[in-house]
Amino acid sequence: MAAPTSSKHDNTAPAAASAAADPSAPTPSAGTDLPKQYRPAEHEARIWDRWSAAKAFHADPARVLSGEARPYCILIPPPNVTARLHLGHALNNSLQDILTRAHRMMGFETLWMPGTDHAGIATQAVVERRVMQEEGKRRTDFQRDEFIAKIQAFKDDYEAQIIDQLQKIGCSCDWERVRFTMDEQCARAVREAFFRLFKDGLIYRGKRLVNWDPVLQTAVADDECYEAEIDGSFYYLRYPLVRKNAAGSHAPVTWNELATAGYPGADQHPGEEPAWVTVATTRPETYLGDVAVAINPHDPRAKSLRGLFAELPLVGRVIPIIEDSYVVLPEAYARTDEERADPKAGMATGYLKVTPAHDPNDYEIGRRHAQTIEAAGHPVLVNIFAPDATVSEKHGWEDVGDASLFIGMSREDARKKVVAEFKALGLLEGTKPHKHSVKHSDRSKAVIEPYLSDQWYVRVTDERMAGQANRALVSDQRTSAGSGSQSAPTDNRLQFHPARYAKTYEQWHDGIRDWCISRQLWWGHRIPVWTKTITIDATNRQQLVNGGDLDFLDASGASLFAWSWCPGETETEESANRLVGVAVFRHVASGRTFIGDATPGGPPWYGLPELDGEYEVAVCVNNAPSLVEYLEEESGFTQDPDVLDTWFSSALWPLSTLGWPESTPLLRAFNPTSTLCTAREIITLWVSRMVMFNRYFLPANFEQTGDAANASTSTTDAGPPPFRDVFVHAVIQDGEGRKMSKSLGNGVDPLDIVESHGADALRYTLCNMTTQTQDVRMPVERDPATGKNTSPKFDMGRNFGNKLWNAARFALAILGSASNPGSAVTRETNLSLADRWMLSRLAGGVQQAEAALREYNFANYAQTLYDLLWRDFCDWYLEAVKPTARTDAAQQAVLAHALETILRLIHPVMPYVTEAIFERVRAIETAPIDGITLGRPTKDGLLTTAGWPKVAAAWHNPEAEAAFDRARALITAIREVRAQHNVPPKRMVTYHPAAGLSVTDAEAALIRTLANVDTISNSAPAGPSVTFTYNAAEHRLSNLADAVDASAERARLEKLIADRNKQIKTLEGRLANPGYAQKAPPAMVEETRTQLQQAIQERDAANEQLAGLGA
RNA sequence: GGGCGGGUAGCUCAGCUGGCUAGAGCAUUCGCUUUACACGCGAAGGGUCCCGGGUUCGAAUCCCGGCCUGCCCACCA
Repeated sequence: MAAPTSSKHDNTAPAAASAAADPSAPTPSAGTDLPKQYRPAEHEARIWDRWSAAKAFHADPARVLSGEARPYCILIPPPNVTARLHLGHALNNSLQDILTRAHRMMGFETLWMPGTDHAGIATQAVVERRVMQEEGKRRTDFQRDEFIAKIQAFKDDYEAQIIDQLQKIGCSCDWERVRFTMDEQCARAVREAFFRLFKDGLIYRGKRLVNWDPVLQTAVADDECYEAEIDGSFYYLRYPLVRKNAAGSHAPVTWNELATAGYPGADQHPGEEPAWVTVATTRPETYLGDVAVAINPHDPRAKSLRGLFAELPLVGRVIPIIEDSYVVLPEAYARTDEERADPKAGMATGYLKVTPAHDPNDYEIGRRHAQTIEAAGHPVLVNIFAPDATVSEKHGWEDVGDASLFIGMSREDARKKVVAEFKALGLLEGTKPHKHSVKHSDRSKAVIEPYLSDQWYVRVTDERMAGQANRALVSDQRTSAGSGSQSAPTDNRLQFHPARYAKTYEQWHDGIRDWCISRQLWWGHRIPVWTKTITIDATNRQQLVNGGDLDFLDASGASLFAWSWCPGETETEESANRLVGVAVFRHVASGRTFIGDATPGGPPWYGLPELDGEYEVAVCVNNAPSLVEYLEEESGFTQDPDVLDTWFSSALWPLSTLGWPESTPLLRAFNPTSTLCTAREIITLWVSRMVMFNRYFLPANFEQTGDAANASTSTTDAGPPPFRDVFVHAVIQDGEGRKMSKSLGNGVDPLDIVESHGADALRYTLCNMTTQTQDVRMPVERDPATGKNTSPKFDMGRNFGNKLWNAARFALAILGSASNPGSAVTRETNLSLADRWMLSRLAGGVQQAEAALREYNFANYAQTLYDLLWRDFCDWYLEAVKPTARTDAAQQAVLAHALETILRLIHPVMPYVTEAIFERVRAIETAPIDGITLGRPTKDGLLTTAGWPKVAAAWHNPEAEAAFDRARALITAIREVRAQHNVPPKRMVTYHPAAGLSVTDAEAALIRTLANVDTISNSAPAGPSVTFTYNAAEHRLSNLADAVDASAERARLEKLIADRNKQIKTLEGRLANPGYAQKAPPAMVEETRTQLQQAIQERDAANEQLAGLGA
């Protein structure tokens, strides 16, 4: 494991021994030799080395499987190897580390699995850009292997940087288990998963419309696109109407005929023959691929057009008029206000050109009307573009006709030319300017072309996928899909925090579409499918049925490769386990196969005995190099050139990192994992898919048996979701609410903060910011000295760490000189009020911290620590015990236990400074305290593996807290008077309690120490004095100064009177309300009366004093 | 178009299963070289809780409407 100081990652090399790592090294006994400031740089690397040497973060599945320890596991969301980590990663990983460290201390066998993601398209694009800049070469100037090697080198570099960053931040991952989504273990899981899905009919190949990037010439996912507003136009194109006659020829249609058929407004076109329909489009060039014109069945014109066709100008294709309710009615025919309000209604003509090969909606319409369209004599899908988005007749367009003049043109040129041609033909009805947003590719910035292309899909619409993903939700987060009065089915096993994100997750599955998993890239997992086109006829059919020349035997004669020409067919368990290859046939000539690929819910069926003609055989191979060799070298098969979508391997992360498909101890011990920490944009892309895959690939009883080998995917009973909790944290923005990004220059490198403030400060500040909202803002400033971005917010974390350091320094100075530990402290021990109060606060603090962590309320956790350490321990407890701590053994025990409890509570968020302090604290010996268990260090004297503090509820002490609060309020009141009168801090004053009020000894001790009072006197002051009001009684201070400053006193009293008057008015108003006394709880009314009485008393007293001053 | 957030002190944020004089950190002002800490200590000032209605004895908190702002998803003839 590498120390954070090293920039190189090496997860196998033993850590260098350092002096500090030796637990037997002499430990300084007191804190007095410590510097006044905690300097992170002096400790972090050294402490990291100690953790490494002790293998403190290494998880042992055996302890879980033997029942010795309960498991706690977090899988890191693997960062992309495209760039160094930013502040968002620092937040994400700090939170994971807090959870990890807390659970490790609580005694769970804790695994935080680290790793990185190959990030397919993103990484390839970054490297392509870099190679272009540095060498002036394109990807295609290299061999595939050559270029992949370049990406690999880039990945190695950034992976090392990322791991270095994570380690310097203090992430307590199991660094001996670093995974990479493309390493051999993950690759094996990918092939296995692909194979099983393929075999089960959940992976299929089909021609589909994808977002095509014509520059990169690859399909890109929706999330790899962005929308940009462009100024375009609506073009209104006329298509002449024709009628087919019996001979198969066609003839123009006249307006007269339409009028006769009842077409409204047909008489508006005298002499304008032949009749036409007008379509509106923003993309006139796609008319070349039109296969129908659609009209809404409720359009009054529809009826009279039945049986008619339109003829595409130049192309000459005769296309049917079809009726589909998808078409928006034009304003004139809208039936309801809602329809009229549709913005499209204003633009629409009521006729929609249908271009299934180039528009996703038209694709769906084409599916619905495939029969009608094909009956008209042409395929449903007419693809008019080459992969570079130039007009081409070579990719699925045959009836070019007179449209050959467009061939070879770019989309943009073709658009102009089409418009010009329509105009020349008198068929351009008009144009209207139109602003609309257009999809662009993130990577190349090119306009996305919906493009017909061969792609691999996962049938996530299957109940076994999306259905089981939703079913995993806990019942109170499951809302949709409950049919009738039935609530939605649920397995009660997956919970989102905050709960609202369950809705995002659920709705995503409700509207999910099949997942396109192929990418035309080089960087990624190759699709494990080998294809070859063969002709099947009567001669070889029987051979194939018998296994034919594809039947492959291993050396022992056992069949390694079995046909499964019916994917989804149930095999026996035995044959399924032996299966290393599965083949699917696709009829090359049949266009219908591509569009209507399956009966709903079922896999495509190809009855082998009926096969006849040219087929593409696709063989999916599962981890069988010998079969690959056979296919490639003896049978002439070639591997699919595409790679898988990055998210395919990410979706397997909970499986692959733990060793699946092997039934490893790690998998059995830690899957399902405990918590997934992530950002919300990834709920659909990643969380959903991990759940689907984990549930699909692990057997239903996995949680009980922990046995992945018995996985049976033929059942609808699903395995466990891969985690119990999904915590979705806020996104960090800059001070203006913008995303942090390189291009905006508002990014902050976490290591810059580690350098300037220390890792603990970074972590604490981020933790403190993590509320339950969606976004948090981090104002960014450029440090003029270093030129690096930073934020003043991190000072808070640094200050907090420093406070802890100094509190410990002080406590150690006291405790280090103690000699007699004394006997155990119990509830019978005579403790000071401050001690009893502190123990009570500790009991409460532990409880609050645990609750905050349990609820993933990180800001509350940080705030609890802050208040406990700074407000309670430092401001009040340490100040209170200063006079007595050196001599009171029981108090020393409380002091030591308080410090150590707080240290342990803070350790998960500030691991370095707490560990550094612990090096000294652990040497302190005091009496034990009954009911406080700190747990002893278990590994090399490290805090990081030491126990989580337990403070018995018996130490919770409301009376002590109330008494302490009273004293504290009085002290604050005295301090206020002192400040008002500019009494020097060191000056000891005399306090005269209000008449009839007795101060307990315990309170008196606190007042003396904390308010610099030397005498508490029940007699009237002899010299000059001031009166102050506290708790509705008048108290006096004397000895403030030689003379009392009357003007300060007057100012103070005037303000007090004003405040009280305001308060009196409010309270009187409340009581004057007749409903209040009647309806509010009596105790509350009583309280209000008391408050009013007190306020009046205090005001009157102040008035009196003011009058006295005036004299 | 559907969904989800946010709008509270100059800034960043708590509080919002209704009821303490609406809080914290930073910033500001005043006073402190108090022997743990000036990355500190003590004190102070600072708020139409976005706007308008409603429910209620009582609203920052609940309901309705509006304005501003951010994110996710879908769609775009």
